[in-house]
Amino acid sequence: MAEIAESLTIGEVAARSGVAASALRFYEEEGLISSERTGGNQRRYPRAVLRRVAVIRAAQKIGVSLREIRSALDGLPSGRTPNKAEWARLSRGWRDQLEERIETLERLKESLTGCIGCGCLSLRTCKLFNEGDEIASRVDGSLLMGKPAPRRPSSG
Amino acid sequence: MAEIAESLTIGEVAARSGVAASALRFYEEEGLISSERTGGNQRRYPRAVLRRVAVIRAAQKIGVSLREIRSALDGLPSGRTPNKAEWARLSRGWRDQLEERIETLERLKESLTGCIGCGCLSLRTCKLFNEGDEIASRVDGSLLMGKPAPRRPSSG
DNA sequence: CTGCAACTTCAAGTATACTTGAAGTCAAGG
DNA sequence: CCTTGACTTCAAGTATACTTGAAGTTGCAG
Repeated sequence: MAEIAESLTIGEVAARSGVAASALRFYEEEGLISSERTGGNQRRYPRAVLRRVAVIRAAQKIGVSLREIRSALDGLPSGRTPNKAEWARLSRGWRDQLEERIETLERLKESLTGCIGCGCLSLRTCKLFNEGDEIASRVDGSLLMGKPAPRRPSSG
Repeated sequence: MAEIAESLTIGEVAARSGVAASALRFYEEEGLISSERTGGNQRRYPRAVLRRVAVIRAAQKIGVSLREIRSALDGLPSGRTPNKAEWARLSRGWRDQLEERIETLERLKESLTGCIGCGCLSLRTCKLFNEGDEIASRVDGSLLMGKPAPRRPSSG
């Protein structure tokens, strides 16, 4: 174990980032991170991969899918740490997504709160049940909870 | 097509609830709804199933998993519409869950907002990256986004 | 009674995000 | 050199929430 390595093995990245090696290989397959190989075909990562992985995990916490993260990351340099402007653009976009998500949930909460006392036993008057569809269709495009989008069959 | 049917076919329930017949069969397999059968083995649903399905969909929008919905619904009568008290208990519980979820996302948003200007290029000082773990572990038990809980391998 | 849409079951597929296992190779200490 | 842990690939498994397809049956209008 080198004290200050210029490149990291997958195990080292796993240990430092807290992300399993299998997940790192998966991220690489998915084009989220990249590595060089040794003569013996083992991965070696630049230190910048640590931040990239941290960004990936942070975005996931926010609810961004790997696909979306990859798109966002495609605009960033893979070999070096993103600069302030690059990071600002990324984080602003994700913050906005997060904001929308939160607002959707807030609306849902209000409906549900209203529902608690409303008797709610008439489907026709319940906000949650009736405005729900409206909310759902609005959410459809932006994916509410990583929930598998309810694609209905061809009959639509 | 009967004008006022006392029991509904799966197709009728699908049409009225907006939920695909395949999903209804799935819900039944999973114990979320139930049906009687005709002599010819076809499903016939009581009208109360419509509300039950509506409740299921509403809960899903909130981010409750089918497993949790089933648990909650197990406390309700399947043959009749839940009464006010029953519904209040259910909706209060889900609202509280939703509230927690929203709060987690709010914390995340604040971290991210702080991150936008922070330069964030030091992993050591970034709230999102560092408090993130703390948040993550708090979230771990309550499931943030329906995200597959990051079970790490035995090396932990 | 016939014909067809709607129903039935069961297995397999889809998407996301990984993990696990098998079988084999590499790197480095002793 | 040898051992051993870390690494490699690839296929298959896990969990959630369904959909799709195949092959066969039912219900009801005509």
